[in-house]
Amino acid sequence: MSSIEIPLRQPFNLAESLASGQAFRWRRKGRAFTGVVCGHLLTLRQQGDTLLAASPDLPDDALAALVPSYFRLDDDLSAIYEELRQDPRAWTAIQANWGLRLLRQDPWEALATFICSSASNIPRITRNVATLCRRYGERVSLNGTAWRAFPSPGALSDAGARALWRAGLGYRADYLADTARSIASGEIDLSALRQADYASAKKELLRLPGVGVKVADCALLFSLEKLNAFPVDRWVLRAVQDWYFEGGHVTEKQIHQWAEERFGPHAGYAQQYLFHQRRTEGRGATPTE
DNA sequence: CCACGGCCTGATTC
DNA sequence: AGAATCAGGCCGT
Repeated sequence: MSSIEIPLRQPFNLAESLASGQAFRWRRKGRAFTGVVCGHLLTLRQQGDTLLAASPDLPDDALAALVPSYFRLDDDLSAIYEELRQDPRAWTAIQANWGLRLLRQDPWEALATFICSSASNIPRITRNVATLCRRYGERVSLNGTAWRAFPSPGALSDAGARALWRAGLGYRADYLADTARSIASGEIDLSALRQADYASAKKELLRLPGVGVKVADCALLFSLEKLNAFPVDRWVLRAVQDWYFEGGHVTEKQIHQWAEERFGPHAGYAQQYLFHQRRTEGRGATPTE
């Protein structure tokens, strides 16, 4: 068991970041959060400008590398705030959710969970993912509660579509099983997409069943280093319509074009703040309708 | 390129 | 109460 203290020199809000709909496996007990990151059990707690991290199986140095990477502490969030500040709506959302970080997740876990997310809701997604881990994930810790890692592509591929269906995934079971098989067979190398540019990485992901534009953008933003990705889900669609287009009709394609021009290389951060703002405060700033 | 309907499921609404 | 509706979409037409 190792534990470390990480000094926080930038805006950082642990609870906001872990509950912002990017990851679905964190469990809160008081002020502490426990979850599994890249196969390692972690417990985290924020005390002001210090992040306390503990892990039963990682040495100190590995823990000191993993946690800052997961929370993207290498991103200069203050500088990104300054960029986005010129947009009043984005700035409002930032102020209301100060310290919310994008997470750097495992690519397979991010892709798989967002395949599970389609036309679903957070409680159900959380439950589905928990079931998958319980049934097909490798045991992570020996003491106390039996935590499980997110199942590998091979494990879900071997399980098969019928079993995933019985795990409660509904029609997403076929998509997930087929995509797991493609990844397990090496047909597509997710890690390699980290180095690829946004357009070609997205094109690769779109070949996979169950992966459309929105799911691909989530995987690109939350795990594949594409901070310009701007996932458009129902919440973001409504937020952009109401806050930037006076409630008028806008297609998803138009939004992507618009986001690129308006927010540039860090559009993904803008998206995350607008998304979270919309979810937590409703339409808020729109008086009419 | 855009619009539309179907799709597992479960919670909420009318 | 039982039928719509909606939920962090994708896919085929």
